[in-house]
Amino acid sequence: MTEQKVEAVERALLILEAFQEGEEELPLSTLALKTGLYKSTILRLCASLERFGYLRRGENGSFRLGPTLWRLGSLYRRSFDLGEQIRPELRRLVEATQETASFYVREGEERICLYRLNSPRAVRHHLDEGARLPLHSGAAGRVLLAFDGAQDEISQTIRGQGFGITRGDRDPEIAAAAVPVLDNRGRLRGALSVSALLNRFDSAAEKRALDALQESAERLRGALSRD
Amino acid sequence: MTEQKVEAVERALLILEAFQEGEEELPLSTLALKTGLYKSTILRLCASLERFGYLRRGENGSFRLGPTLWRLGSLYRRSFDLGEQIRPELRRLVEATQETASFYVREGEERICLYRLNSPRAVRHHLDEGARLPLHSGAAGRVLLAFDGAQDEISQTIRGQGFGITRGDRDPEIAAAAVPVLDNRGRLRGALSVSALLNRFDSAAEKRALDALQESAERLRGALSRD
DNA sequence: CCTATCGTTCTGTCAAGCAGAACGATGTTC
DNA sequence: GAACATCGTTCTGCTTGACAGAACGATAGG
Repeated sequence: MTEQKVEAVERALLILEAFQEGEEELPLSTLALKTGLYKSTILRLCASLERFGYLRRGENGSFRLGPTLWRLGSLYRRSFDLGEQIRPELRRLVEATQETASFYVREGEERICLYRLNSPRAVRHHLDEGARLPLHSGAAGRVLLAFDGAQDEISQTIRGQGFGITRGDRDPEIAAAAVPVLDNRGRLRGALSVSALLNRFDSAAEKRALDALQESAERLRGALSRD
Repeated sequence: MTEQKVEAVERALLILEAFQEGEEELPLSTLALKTGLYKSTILRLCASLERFGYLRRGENGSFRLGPTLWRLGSLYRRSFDLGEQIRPELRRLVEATQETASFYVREGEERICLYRLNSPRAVRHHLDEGARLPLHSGAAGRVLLAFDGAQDEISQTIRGQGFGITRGDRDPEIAAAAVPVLDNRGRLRGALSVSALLNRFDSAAEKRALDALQESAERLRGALSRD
């Protein structure tokens, strides 16, 4: 069938898409510029978005994202039923490796960063929770593919060794190691990864990362159950 | 002026409102029941929501919340520009008190829980990030009001003593202590709180919570700057 | 004072969106 | 195995929701 849609809804969502990192507030005219919508259209759409808490309007007329997004976003993350053990494991990983640690889940052909703890070092691979990244690149992406049934040669290798390591795959300056997180029934729940600048990821660092990752995944396996 | 709205947009947002804790997936017929919308209407609206990543559709036709909510929700939280110091302070608070620690911000006449770390105890005041709570009750709500300009007598008392304590205010079985978090310019950025079951919040526990809260707020004051 | 730009209001036009029936598929009960 | 119930899907006539975009008042800048 022909792809259905509701134009007005997509216009409203276009407005929400206009907000990006570092742009906390957007005035009406900037929204018009970014979305290509008429100001009168934006005002109508924003009235509805505001009523449901997706936007807030300041006294100066500027718009910013509203708390409903945080509420539903948190609900989304909790829908993965991961309990409260992920973050302590990320902390252990950061302590063991001094690098950034993250947890991803697969969503279609993307991976979503649900949890992350950045390295305390000033020069680091910075990453934000909420980030959407490709599945077919980066250690975590490849691990998610491999443990979710992919049959290509790389996936078979990753499954065989139980982890993935990439250097300069998704980002030319970043190296990463990742392991799958399975629950007590052996089902894939996500991927843990440690990422670092390439020049810091020598073989000793690699071993340290893998050891820590595997220990964390093992503990998580015990903690994650689905009745 | 008359309140503007876009009906189709509000219908779409109604669909997103249908999702609640513990209901990861909702089939079409349940959405129809919960929203009062016709199934054909829901399918059209959901096609647009899905296209923008607000919903995912499983192979069995059931809907669940999508990753865009997590991405925008994370963006919303980061728009408060709180850096990465909140969570370590929450951890310190939980370690010092063995109770649940949270951080709230004010949004209009509500407070939003941006960060929380639940107590490790089995019997505890459980709370989820993303929760929206009233401003006029609970220690954290009263502290936010007091340090954001409220002139009533309770607010003046709280400002004078620099913290708020409630027992059985919002929830009859819960006690809470809260302090304001100000930045290095003295502006209110949020409220830190510790909450516990009433019967565990004797005067020794109260003192322990307040001491830990004030230390955390002091460290956060040094860490939060806004140029 | 003039000009530019912002946000706000208004309304005629038209096609977007809805209601809701009909249908096929699947599951349940007897 | 048949009948029934419930699910999700498709289709279309009709109504009104939503838009485009002009006009306006307020504010800022030169």
